[in-house]
Amino acid sequence: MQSETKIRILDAAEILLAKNGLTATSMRAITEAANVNLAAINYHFGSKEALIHAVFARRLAPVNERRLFLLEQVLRANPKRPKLRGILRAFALPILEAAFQPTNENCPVQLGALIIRLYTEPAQVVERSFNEQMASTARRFVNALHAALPKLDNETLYWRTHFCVGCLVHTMHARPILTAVSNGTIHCDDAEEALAKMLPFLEAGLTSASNS
Amino acid sequence: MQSETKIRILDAAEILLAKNGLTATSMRAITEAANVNLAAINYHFGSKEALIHAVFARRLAPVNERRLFLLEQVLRANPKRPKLRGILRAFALPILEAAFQPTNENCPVQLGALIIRLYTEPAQVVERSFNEQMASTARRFVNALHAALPKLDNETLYWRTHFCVGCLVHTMHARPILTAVSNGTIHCDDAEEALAKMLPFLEAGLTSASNS
DNA sequence: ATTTAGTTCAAACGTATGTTTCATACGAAC
DNA sequence: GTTCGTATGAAACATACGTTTGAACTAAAT
Repeated sequence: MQSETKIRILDAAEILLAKNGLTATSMRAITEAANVNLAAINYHFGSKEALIHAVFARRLAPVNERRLFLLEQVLRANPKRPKLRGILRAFALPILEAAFQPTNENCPVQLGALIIRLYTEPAQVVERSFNEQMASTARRFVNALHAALPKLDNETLYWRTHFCVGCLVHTMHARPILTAVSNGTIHCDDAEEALAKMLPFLEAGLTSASNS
Repeated sequence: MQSETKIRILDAAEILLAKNGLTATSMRAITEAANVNLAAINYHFGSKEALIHAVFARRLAPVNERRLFLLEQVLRANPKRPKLRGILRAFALPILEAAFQPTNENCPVQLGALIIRLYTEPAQVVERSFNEQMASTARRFVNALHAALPKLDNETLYWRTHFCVGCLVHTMHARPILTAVSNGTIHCDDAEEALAKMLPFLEAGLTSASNS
């Protein structure tokens, strides 16, 4: 069973790691925010790096489980030619919901700001987390997209998948910028709303003629 | 006139800042890589933060100048209804070229890894850099897109602009991931090639029906 | 009541950080 | 040749870092 101290550390850590970055967040800041002793991180997790790994795993594992569950439903409905919209939805919805979940004691952080650390922090710190949590899921979705878009050559497919991930990641972590650029008119805080804006954009991009 | 020491510091700093992040890069690491004395950064720039600001300004100022120059050409050609493709090209090409410029002594860093720091590092460190270098340029382009896509409501326009920025930023800084996910088949190292893949995707996304 | 395993605590460890100091070296101007 | 503003150098400043230690505490088991 998870001790309460362990959970308090994870909760405090993910907020600070998301807000300030991995290297800029000190163990003293985490333990003070969690109201636990400084030594508790090393006692319960072994090291700062192991704590970071645990923070990512706790949030990303259920997201990717749900992604693959939804993907399987889409594939089962149309095994030969799965529906593009369904694949995109299966990929985006779980992580958007997790990212936009309102702050509370069970999910005290906006996930987007945490995810982006996987792409930007010094490789060695997050490589293990990224490979364990993201790589295999990504491959499954690329295969599904290939089945849904059989006319697309592999190279273009990879490029466009990459663009889709870019839209998704940027939307999750850079929402304040969307608000700022729109002069405060847009406050994005609902996963379904973001999805409704995103899916037509991605689907049109994926299906457009590749040489236009 | 820029002293040679100052330039050596800027060159070394941007490589390390891009690779390891802002807070994880120490002044000792920078000055050792630049072969200058530790005190040189504080002497020439005043502080580590001022150096970071100078690093961003040196690379982003010319990029945004060129963006606005290209945009003006596009607007002058069709003032009432500027061409969408031209606007997107004016926005993406200068920064992609800068990002994909091969390593040499004049541009020793891949810009993409540096840019992403503007979006991810603790706000207070980069806020000034972001506002000075990016905000006004972004507004000019949103206005141009509005002229090119008059049927699009403001909210959808802002969302889709946001998606475009996401594609662009992610493509610049996460190229290794594109290579990895494609099992090494794609090595993206040419701005025109990336642009050729990206523009149809973005244009189709921007012009798609907003309620499909 | 005593033992025991698990947990928390204050304090210290050694190292690294950004910054400052002050002496020295360099070149051009007079 | 001396002076003077600029630049560099080695060393120290105070602070912060991740980690380790060993004693104190807790609560269930004997």
